[in-house]
Amino acid sequence: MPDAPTDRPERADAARNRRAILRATEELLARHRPEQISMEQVAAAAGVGKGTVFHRFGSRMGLMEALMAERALALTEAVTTGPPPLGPGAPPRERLLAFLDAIVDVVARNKGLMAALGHAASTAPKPDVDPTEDPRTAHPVYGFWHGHIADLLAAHRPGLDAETQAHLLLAGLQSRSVLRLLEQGEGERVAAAVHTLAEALLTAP
Amino acid sequence: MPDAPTDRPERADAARNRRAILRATEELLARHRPEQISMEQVAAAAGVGKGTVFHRFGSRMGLMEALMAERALALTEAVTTGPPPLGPGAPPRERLLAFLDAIVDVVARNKGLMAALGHAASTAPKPDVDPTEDPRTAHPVYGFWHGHIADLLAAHRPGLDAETQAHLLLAGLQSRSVLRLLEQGEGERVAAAVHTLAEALLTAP
DNA sequence: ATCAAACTGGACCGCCGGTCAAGTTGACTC
DNA sequence: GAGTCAACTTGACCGGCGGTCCAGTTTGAT
Repeated sequence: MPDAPTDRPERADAARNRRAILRATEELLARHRPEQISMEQVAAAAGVGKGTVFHRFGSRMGLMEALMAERALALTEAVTTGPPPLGPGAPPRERLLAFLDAIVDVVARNKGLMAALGHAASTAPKPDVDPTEDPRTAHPVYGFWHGHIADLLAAHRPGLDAETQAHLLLAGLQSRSVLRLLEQGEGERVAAAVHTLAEALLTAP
Repeated sequence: MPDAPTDRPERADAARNRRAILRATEELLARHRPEQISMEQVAAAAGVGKGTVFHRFGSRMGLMEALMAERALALTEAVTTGPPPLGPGAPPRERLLAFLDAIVDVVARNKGLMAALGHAASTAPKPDVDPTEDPRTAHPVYGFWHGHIADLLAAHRPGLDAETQAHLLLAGLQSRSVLRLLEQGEGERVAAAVHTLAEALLTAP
């Protein structure tokens, strides 16, 4: 629905600024360590005021999430509507292995962003609202990945605690150590290890 | 070497304050979310000046590491000099499973601290010094755990990329999602899942 | 009693995430 | 083209934090 005249899509300058901010964030992320990128820097690099950044993305966390969602979009589409083995149609085992490979790939190409995301849960502006917050609300991309893995695991081996196993498999990609391996160009090694681990889980009793 | 008269062990008041600071940190960690505990609060709760905290521990990260090392000491000793299956003597497979159980236990009893540790790599005071920093230097407790797991894995299944697999197995314990499971009292579930995963890895091709 | 080194504490610095009120601009109507 | 108004932009501002610094205090050996 590109042209819906009634429901206020987005003003032209707003869209331009949103893109500029995301681009600037990408660029900073590529050049500097994520924890030393400030929102002021992002704003300056994008050529907008700091207030604009917060107006558009709400918080540091929101900005990182938006960027991550953009980066993960292709994978999301490949999984939901693309051809096998990633998309629907292939047997769960092959879909899972292909999906894990794809995730390692996305993460490897966005290590800085992953690190920044893991680092963005600071200085909570929320007054309270925190009875161990909802797993699905936090970080939509993670929610989608986790749900997909859990579904495939459950389909292939019903006896498993698929939810927890999915968390364990995904955990590697948030871990500092593994992110560091990826930074050192050991992406293939990590992919192979994840592969081995998943296959073991799918095969063994 | 508890009494070495020549090498300046530690002054009495310094030792007293160090303990007070660690105690205060524990207490704050137990009552508040880790990301909203400031060093000033720690100092105030310990009844010392902020300067003292930084003098003793160098930085937020150093404080958290020291506390973690203290909490992990019992496990370290059990592994190096205790009775099987944790200590030396049992076959690698049993040692590994016992060790993983023990780690989940330690982590479950120190979730706040784990979260704080993961969160402490901010505002790096280092001027530069950062060609993808040394894996072993960062967080001694992690280094020990990782090394032990890798050794046991390698002993039981020489074909494996034990280093990477050890990182993947440990990653779960730094992940927000799994930490949240532990907070919700699902410790047994996590332990069982880790167990299953490790057994699969040890058993399968 | 003396003294140097170790230790202490809190004022101070620079910076950061986030807010807000006032001004600006784009889109739509007539 | 003029008018209208809500969406949007902005940067000064706020509270607070991590970390530094050094004048003053304490310790323990001599």
